[in-house]
Amino acid sequence: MGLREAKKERTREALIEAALRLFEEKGYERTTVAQIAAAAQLSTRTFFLHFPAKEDVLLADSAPRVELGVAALAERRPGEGPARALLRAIGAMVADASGKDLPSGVAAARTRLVATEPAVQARLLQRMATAQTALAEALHRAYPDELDAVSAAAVTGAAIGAVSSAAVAALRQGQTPEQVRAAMLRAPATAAAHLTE
Amino acid sequence: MGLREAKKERTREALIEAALRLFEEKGYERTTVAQIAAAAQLSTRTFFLHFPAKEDVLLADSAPRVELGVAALAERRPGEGPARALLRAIGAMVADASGKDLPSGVAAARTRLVATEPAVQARLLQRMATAQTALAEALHRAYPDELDAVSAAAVTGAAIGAVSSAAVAALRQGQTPEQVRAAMLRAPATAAAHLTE
DNA sequence: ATGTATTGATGCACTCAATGTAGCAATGCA
DNA sequence: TGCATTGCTACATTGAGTGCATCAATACAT
Repeated sequence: MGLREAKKERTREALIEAALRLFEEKGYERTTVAQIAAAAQLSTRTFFLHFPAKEDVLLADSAPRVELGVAALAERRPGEGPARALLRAIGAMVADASGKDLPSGVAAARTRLVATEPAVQARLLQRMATAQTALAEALHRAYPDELDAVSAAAVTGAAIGAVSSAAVAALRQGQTPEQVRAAMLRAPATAAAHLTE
Repeated sequence: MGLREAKKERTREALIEAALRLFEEKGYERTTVAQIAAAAQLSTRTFFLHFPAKEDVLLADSAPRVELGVAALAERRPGEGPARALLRAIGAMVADASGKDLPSGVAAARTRLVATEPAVQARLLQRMATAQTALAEALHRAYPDELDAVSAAAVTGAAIGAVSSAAVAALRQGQTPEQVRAAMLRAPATAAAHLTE
């Protein structure tokens, strides 16, 4: 990596760090982008050079995760049905998400902010929606004979809906990250069992 | 209804109508709130007296729909399991949604805008998320012995995820409203069947 | 009917997120 | 060393959204 990219990466991380610190101190709404930039010794304009919107400073690393899932679906294994493939893809994404241990309470702080701030929540939901349609299309491509486009969407929506909804519920109950992860992995089976009865 | 409320309702509808017309003419982004208010012969400030944000002028009537679903769940029928109850609730909400025939292409225009404009989409997703947790909690309350909170969330998330995802997919394929409705009602069963296999 | 309290609409001033543009300076590369 | 790239900056501007004081019409009580 050249010196240029390295510097760019450093300013990006300086912005993220400053933002998280200020959000903790004064709350999300009460922190302005100008203040974040100033705390990182940068101009306001620079912030928007790195992030399309204020919310995105909190959702910095979700794009690559989606490609991981799509890739997992593309690599269709012999004898593996669509459901198993989808669950494997979701499992890979969940593992990737819980794999990166951020320093101390950063992850917790981020979770709290996502849960609390409507603007951040909205942006995350939007990203999940596009990710979901990408996964559904990948699933349809991998199993064109077994699943038409609408069915693929239904299955994908159900699986992801179960997982994310279970995650939120588990988090609300104050469960540990490990318990939350377990609940997410259990969710599709639980949901399917009840829905077919 | 008093004269006061009637007038308020009329200005509200004038705003909605003006907004939809302008959005059609010039596009969502290129229409400002000031222009909407002016077209309805009202002040900009008045717009925000009726809608918390620009997007909400397009999502004017979704709150009551949720209460419909929650009510359907509260009214627990003897011998009816949680899955059936949930599907009944969703069915009621879908029926209510497709029941109100808005004049001519208004519904279509709204669907198109929701599908196209990220800001509107984000707000809708946010509303659906809160609706979903409300439904999950109602389901948990109705069946406290069969479903713990996390399982209730998983089932609800799966069902709603399947329905909405199928709806989006069907709409993308240019299916007729009737076909879309059918796809939505089929979705949970389809998803469950594949996920349990 | 008259006085009083609500309340919907307005104007004004303001904050803040976000964008366009042009310029500067450090880096990469020939 | 010279040239192109590009990350950062300053400045100006738009548009969403809020707080506040005010006006006028409606509701309501006596």
